[in-house]
Amino acid sequence: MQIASWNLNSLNVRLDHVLAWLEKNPVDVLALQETKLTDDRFPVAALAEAGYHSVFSGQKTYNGVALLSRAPARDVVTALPAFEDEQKRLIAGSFGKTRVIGVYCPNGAALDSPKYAYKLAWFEALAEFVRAELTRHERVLLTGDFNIVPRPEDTHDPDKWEGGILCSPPERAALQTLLDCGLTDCWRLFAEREGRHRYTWWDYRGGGWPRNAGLRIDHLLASPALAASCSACEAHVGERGRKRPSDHVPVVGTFT
DNA sequence: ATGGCTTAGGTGCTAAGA
Repeated sequence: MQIASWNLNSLNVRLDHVLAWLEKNPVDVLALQETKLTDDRFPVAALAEAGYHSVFSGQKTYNGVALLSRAPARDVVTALPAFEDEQKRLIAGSFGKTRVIGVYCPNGAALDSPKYAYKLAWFEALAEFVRAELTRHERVLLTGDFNIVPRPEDTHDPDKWEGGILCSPPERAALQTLLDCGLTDCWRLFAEREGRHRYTWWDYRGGGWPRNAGLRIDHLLASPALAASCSACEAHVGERGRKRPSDHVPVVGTFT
């Protein structure tokens, strides 16, 4: 079974990219983030023609998440319980024996921003939800754009990023809280990557891609039973070099 | 090299991203 995550930065702009990628990479489940469209505009028919079911939770202009899948999703959840939020950032569904939770975690903007406080509160609510899901399901994958860099070596320039937004100790603690629920960062199950293969995002600005000024912020976090069956976890960095790319690339986990 | 892009909404610019 293959499960992937991709922050598209607009599904409307990137629909052709998704269809082309799925044709070459017929994963079982693809979690999407930043679809940036309301549910009435979701391209259900085009994806169905490509052999994929869709469930989604979107809004105008910002955020928006979806799960595309070969088999239809069961027991779909589209919000964090007990967390009032107008922003569409979470969607969960079951596929066979596997529970997939797709997330577009808040960016935080800056350490002194109200958005940073919102980010940390959102992660607390996410951890509560994940704990509950882990009591109900043995095979759980929490995946998406976390907007947190796990370690200094997951940035192209630790001197520039360490301590700042995406790399601050409270954000790292929020990620660690999720791992402490019993989740494993699938990326870390395999050898360190070289060059572009170390990252999942490159800034549009300042030649981020040609300079390989990247970050690893898109993750697959697996429960013990699922992590034990993980045989690969790779970023499809070639997508970043295509015409009119998203700033994030797909990250694919293979589970036996 | 915190931007020098890219997106949506709306039609000239702002907000937001990471």
